[in-house]
Amino acid sequence: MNPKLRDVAEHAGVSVRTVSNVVNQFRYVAPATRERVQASIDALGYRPNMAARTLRRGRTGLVALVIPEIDSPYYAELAARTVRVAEARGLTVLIDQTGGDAERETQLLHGRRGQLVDGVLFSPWGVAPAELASRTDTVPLVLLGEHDGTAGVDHVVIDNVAAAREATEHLLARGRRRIAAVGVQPGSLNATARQRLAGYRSALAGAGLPADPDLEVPVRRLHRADGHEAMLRLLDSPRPPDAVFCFTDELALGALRAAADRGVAVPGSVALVGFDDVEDGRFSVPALTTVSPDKDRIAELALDLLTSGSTSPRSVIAPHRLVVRETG
Amino acid sequence: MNPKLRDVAEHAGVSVRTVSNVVNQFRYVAPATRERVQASIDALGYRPNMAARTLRRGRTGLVALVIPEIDSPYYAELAARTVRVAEARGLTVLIDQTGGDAERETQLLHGRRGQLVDGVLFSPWGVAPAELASRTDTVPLVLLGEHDGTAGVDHVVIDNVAAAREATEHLLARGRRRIAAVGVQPGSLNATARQRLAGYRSALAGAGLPADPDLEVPVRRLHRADGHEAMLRLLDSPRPPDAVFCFTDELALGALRAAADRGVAVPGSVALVGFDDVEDGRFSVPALTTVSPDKDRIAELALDLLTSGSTSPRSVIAPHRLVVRETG
DNA sequence: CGGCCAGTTTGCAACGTGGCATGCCACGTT
DNA sequence: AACGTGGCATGCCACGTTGCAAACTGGCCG
Repeated sequence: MNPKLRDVAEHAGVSVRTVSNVVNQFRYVAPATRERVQASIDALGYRPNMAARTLRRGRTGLVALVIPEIDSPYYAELAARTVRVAEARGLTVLIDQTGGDAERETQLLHGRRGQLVDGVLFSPWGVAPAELASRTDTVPLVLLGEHDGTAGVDHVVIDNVAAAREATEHLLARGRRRIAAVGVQPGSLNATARQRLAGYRSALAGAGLPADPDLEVPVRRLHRADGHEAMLRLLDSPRPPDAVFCFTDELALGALRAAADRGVAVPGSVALVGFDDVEDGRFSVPALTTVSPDKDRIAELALDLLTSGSTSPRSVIAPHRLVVRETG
Repeated sequence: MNPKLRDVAEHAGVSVRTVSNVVNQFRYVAPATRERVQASIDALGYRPNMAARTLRRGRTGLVALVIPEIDSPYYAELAARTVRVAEARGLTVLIDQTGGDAERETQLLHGRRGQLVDGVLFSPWGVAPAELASRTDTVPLVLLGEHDGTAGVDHVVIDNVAAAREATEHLLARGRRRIAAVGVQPGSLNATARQRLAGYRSALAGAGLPADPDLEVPVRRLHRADGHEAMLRLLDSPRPPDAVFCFTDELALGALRAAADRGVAVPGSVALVGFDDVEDGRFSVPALTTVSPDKDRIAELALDLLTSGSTSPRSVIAPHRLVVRETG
């Protein structure tokens, strides 16, 4: 059995309470006492029992990060930053993968975690806004990336509509006229995809171009394989596009590979813009032009909201910028 | 305040203990009672308090995954699988990033987590074997990937020496004679890099080729940027190699980009083999030839070891295979 | 010389849960 | 009718910690 406060107290010849005071850096402990207790702590190898501490204090120091999948580079990069920021604030991050499954998302939203965590950072995929509204769990929640039907929940977002519009306008400015959008999520409640589609359409409309349904390509998931498949379809179609705006870098990297498979020059014949600015895109050949959300800021803002303890739901917008590299 | 057993008990008109019995699926509860209690649970939205449960049971259901960084694709993919396997066994994974810092590794090794976790999956970077041996913490530990100086700790590994030899032999079989190794970690205690170097050398020796120090390229970290830099140096050297074996796919992807920067054809002028088989390498142009460790198996074996509760330290070897794609 | 205060140490109680042992009831058996 | 048995429900306690408030110490001021 691990040593507990009582063991240390006996060893040092003081009360349990005094040992606790030493462990918790309480101000009024005589230096001599502190030293003696510390020696006993080291000698016995005492470590505070988190369960007991949590039970007493009412806080666990744990934060759940709920994301579709940790091995998607955008989420991996976001998770890395979240873990770092959280640690700086004395919090530990616990990962929940939903696989983009709405059912699982709903479960986690309604506190399947019991009192295990002090807060939840939730990056929703397809959960219904109604589910958010009907939440009875009292654990603080911050949404990452959802914005439609803000049902009284804290949000950290980037301006997806503006970002998508900028990306599309960039392609228009380079003289592209037949611009496809890859990443549409039909029948899904995914708000992010909807917003990026809206931004894309808005840019086209601004340039006086009609929306062409054939150029709005749906995909099942947002992975490289989906982008690959979608791009092949586009390139093999009767009237292939001269540019493609992908809703994620992963899609774009798959599309890039598809262009290579078909011997289509990028950006010569087809320009390509992604979204997320993941590390892979900086080293691809050619390097990916992409929308870069400020992930550090997102992680910071999210934890700010989570720990601020305010009741009024707030919506915070993190900055983004277009990073022009080689694909378009 | 969240409802507790007592609140549910009052609401249902039974004892606290009976509610507990319902929650824990105890056998002898009359169907009618069970139903009534369940109704109260639902009505009040009761969730068991993990801290109290943990304190009482002595187990937390948490497992720490200690890795250098979650946003490195290999670790991201490993983490994704670990989280999935753990969940299937009723465990939750908590991520600790060491950044490859030996000091942080040592801390975590010596139980900085208190009694927070039931076990630790540890993917060491540069921690000294002596630190492993001097561990006093009683929390079960499984090492992922370390093998030198096995100081009485459970291991899950792949045969790095054999894998590296196979990769190098593959290049030799394709007629390459001047093969560089990128990823050497001088002055680091990193065992993995040492083993891959050993396998590389062994293959060269087997082909009767001398080891050329100029071809064993050290890098600071194992990221794309490091591979990029190392490859540029190799290509700009007086006698560039005709093949490069990178110790990770990330290094290889950086090297691939460097070859493109210098207009060097891959695999025409320089062949390239990576290690890890991460998703990115399947879609790169050209697609990466690589050593593929069975990550699913690694995650399963690691959790098997962790939960088996045996005392005798065991070493388990997960399978790997060479996946030949386009770069070599 | 008494009282007060800052500094220091301590005992008690409670956080919410599950193990244990026991009580209780109805029914069937001897 | 007494007894045993299986099904069901319950009370008490401890898990290891910290908040609270009280208690003790010595020094210094009035």
